[in-house]
Amino acid sequence: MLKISYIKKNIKKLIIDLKNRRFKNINLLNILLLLDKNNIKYKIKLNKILTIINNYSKNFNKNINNINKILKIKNRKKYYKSIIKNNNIKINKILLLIPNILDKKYSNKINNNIIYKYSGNRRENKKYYSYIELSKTNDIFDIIKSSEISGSGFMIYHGVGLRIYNALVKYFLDYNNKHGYKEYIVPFLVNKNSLYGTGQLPDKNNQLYKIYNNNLYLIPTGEVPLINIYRNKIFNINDLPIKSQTYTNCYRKEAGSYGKKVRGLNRLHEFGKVEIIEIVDKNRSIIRFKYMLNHIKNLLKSLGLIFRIKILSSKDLPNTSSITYDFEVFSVGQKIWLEVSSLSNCLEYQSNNLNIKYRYNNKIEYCHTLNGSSLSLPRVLVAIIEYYQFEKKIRIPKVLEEYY
RNA sequence: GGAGAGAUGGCAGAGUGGUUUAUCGCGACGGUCUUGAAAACCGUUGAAGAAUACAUUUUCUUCCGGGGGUUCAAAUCCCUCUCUCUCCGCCA
Repeated sequence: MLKISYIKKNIKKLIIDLKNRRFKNINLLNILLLLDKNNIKYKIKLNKILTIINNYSKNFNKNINNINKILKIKNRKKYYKSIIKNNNIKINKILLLIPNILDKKYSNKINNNIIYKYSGNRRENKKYYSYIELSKTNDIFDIIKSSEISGSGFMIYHGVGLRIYNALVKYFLDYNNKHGYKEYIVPFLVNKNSLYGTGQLPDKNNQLYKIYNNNLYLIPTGEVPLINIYRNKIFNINDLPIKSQTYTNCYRKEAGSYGKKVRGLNRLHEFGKVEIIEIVDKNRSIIRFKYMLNHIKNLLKSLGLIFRIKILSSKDLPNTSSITYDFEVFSVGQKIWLEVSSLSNCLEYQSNNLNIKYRYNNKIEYCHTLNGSSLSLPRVLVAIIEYYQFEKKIRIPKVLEEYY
């Protein structure tokens, strides 16, 4: 979340940003400022009372006679404290709902502009079958059995499909590792605090699976545990950027999704994803963001697939993000674009919650956090199966051969 | 699941109701010495909020795992929650 002090300083920009995001309750800002003003008023009153009590205690032996006066004051202390506490609860609730400020690119209107397009490395001009069609003659997956076991939105992989899937995981991890992203295996179940920390709560509450008997949630993305590793950490600026990656399953309810485009492998409740994150100092966050953009772009290029990069319009941005690029591969069999990565710069929004800081010239600043997929598995699998098909058989990209 | 111990600043670690304004140490920063560095010696040392003043001052308050309570006064006593460690039990 944003800090209240930050909001007060940047209130004009924030109002414009919220309008660009089509944020419904801009009035919340007024309530917030009012609560804060009120709170400061009572904090001053409380401070005065505490000073009196402290002074009295210091000279306790000298003035035993005035004790009744102090006892009266103590009641007011309790009263002010409760007001301040209630205000703080209200303020925090509102702060959690206020989205991040926008990158300056959004000062002009942006409507999901495509900023880059790659047309793939093959030109064979033939009929492309969809991955579902191909699965009839190839050993790829079993959606009938998986829905018997778990319902729709789950998948069983086997045969060629499984081998490509595994090869992709290893290739992605290797590729990221070669570029300095340290790999972690992290928990797939996390507590509430972690989700508030990275901003999935309260915003995405209805998309999360909750384990009710012990208050844990299935992670919607590896970003959650991966960034939470660095909670309450103060880095030396020379140790930044921190670069990490993790391969996890991701769990999403996908409430409200329906139709042909979201069937089968296109949209699952449970899917594998390799996630990369960087924790950086604020002066390098733009540069690191560009680096990650290129990193993912080159990874997709190496697979030879048709893909494009979009800058998300301000009204589609996640609350935590100040700027987001989506990477979409083209499914040549279905003739649709599939999102396989989403790269965001969260600035201080997450590190405010998680208390991730760095030391620089004896000053302590909040880090910026960046995250992106590198990459999401089922959709890349679809794109590869369809794009590399040859007479209803499946081939694989060259880069995957050593992993296959 | 049973029993016990614990959580203190960047790290380490004292402190069981009142000079605690949180000791000492390490680290970090500054200085002296030096051609430079090291060593040695000297000094400084966290976070948040507010008032006041403004080329940057003075003052107040809060923070010892989280929350609540007792007291004129709480790191210290009480309640509660979370987490960690040790032993036992159970089980991959």
